[in-house]
Amino acid sequence: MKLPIYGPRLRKVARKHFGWPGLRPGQFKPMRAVLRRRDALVVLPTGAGKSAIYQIPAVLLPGPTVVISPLLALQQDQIAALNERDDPAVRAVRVSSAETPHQQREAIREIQEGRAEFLFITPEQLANPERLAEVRALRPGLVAIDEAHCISAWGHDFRPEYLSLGHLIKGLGRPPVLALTATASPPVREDIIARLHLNKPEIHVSGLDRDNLFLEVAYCPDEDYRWRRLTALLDEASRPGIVYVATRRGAEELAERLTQAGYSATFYHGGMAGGAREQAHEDFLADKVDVMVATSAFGMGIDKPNIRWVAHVALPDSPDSYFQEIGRMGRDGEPSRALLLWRSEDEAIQRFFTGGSPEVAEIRELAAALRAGPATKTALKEKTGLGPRKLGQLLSLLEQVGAAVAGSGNKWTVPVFAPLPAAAAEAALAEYERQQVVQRSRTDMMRAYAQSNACRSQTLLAYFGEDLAERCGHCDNCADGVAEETEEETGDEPFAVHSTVRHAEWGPGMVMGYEEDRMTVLFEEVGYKTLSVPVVQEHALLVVEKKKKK
DNA sequence: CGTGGGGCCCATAAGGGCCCCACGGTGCCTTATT
Repeated sequence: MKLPIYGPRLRKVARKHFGWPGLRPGQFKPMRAVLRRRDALVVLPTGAGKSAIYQIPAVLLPGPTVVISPLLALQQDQIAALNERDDPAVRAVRVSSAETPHQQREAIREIQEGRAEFLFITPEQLANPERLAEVRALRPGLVAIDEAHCISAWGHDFRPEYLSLGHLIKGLGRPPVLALTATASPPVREDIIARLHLNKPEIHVSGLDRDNLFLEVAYCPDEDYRWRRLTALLDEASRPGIVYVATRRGAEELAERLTQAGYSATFYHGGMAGGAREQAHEDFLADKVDVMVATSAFGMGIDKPNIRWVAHVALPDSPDSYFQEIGRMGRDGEPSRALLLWRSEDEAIQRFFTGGSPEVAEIRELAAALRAGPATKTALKEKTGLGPRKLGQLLSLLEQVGAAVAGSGNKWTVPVFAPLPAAAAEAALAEYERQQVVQRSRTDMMRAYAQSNACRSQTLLAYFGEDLAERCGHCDNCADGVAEETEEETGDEPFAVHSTVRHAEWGPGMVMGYEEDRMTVLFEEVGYKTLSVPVVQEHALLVVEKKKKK
């Protein structure tokens, strides 16, 4: 039997159609999975050539490639990069609200006639049944989900269409699916796989430990101290860099203060008018400004190789977000610094953001309204008086507890064995609260990272389910020798890292790591918990769990 | 949950202290109006 040889073909396409001399580490295996028409999930940090993983195989596979990507600005950049080649084999088009109906028709026609290979689109577009049918008719050979962590980060409330991607891809005729992201902790991976309905996906994780990044944390008792630490960094480090803050106003005020103090700074957040926002982004990319003060709006798809440091004047909501944000620096491989300047007060705003619960009554009313027969979101909105975002959120919760299902013609119905409205509302609320608890536990893990005396890279990578055998040597705790002492203090490890255990109250969970006499366990129902190893042993709190049944 | 701004109090006047309240992230999309 002749085995297909993929390497030479992939390298040839890389050279001929993209002008790349060869493949980079971490690219080959997932590309091979795509060519074998396997579903795959790829976790590869920024700058390691994630896009190439779908772009190169796409040229070899029959049919166009649908690229699902979250931000129009990001799509724009990616399309421009592809079209620079002026090669129909890699030409990209887009269908979005930024195109006129005429432009949209033309884009579809280009794909139909083989004049373009890549169709960039948002989940929201695909949620429109007419659009879905139109794209299905193109007979795509591959679906690539860029920034796949958005499914988990945004799908549950902010952009609910992300949660429907599994159904939508089925509606496209279910070609192979490739999900790509720079970060995904184990529960996020599970979420992506479940939501996209990936079929026995190959999972490729690589390059999480980036040794040109120096990780430091400083606890700041007050704002004054924090300001001094920040300006000290600005004075020492080369430019440019990013300062992350928690609020829009905070971004504007800090940029102003830095400017007053003589630094070249500007700000960026989601509340700015389109033009100003674009301008700030461009100025930073073109090195016209040294310091970008921004909320989490700034970052995805920032393709700038020479970012020398990332400072947080805030506590990020999770290690997931933190890793994303610091991952944007040092793409050129040069030394870069991540400095987390945090105060315990910073946690308040994160708690606020993950606060608030829907009312049982409104969920019940929605569940009851669904029983009146298939209805579109618009019809449900009128019937229940819920706002569009709230409606999307509640529908997705009801879907998750089996009390709602998206049917044909964009209409929602009740599945055959659905619980009654009262029970459905209770279950939906419980599901919502479970998600909140898990999210809060992520913030707990972020604080644990900030307070850790162990090697920062080991701590962070353990969170992502990766085992770093040696201390990294590129973090503050390694540099001051604290990490070494901490490692010595770590005694018994009664359960293997990554083994599954069970707690009487919290159910099954996975051991993520040990530090000093504490252990971190990720529970399916309650998220991350830090437990004292002596207490666990003394009271036999955890038992080894048999293989998970699915 | 914490911060910051507005308003009030006191009463040598000015500014310090106090309470109360609003506010706080991430982006698609559509539609009406200039």
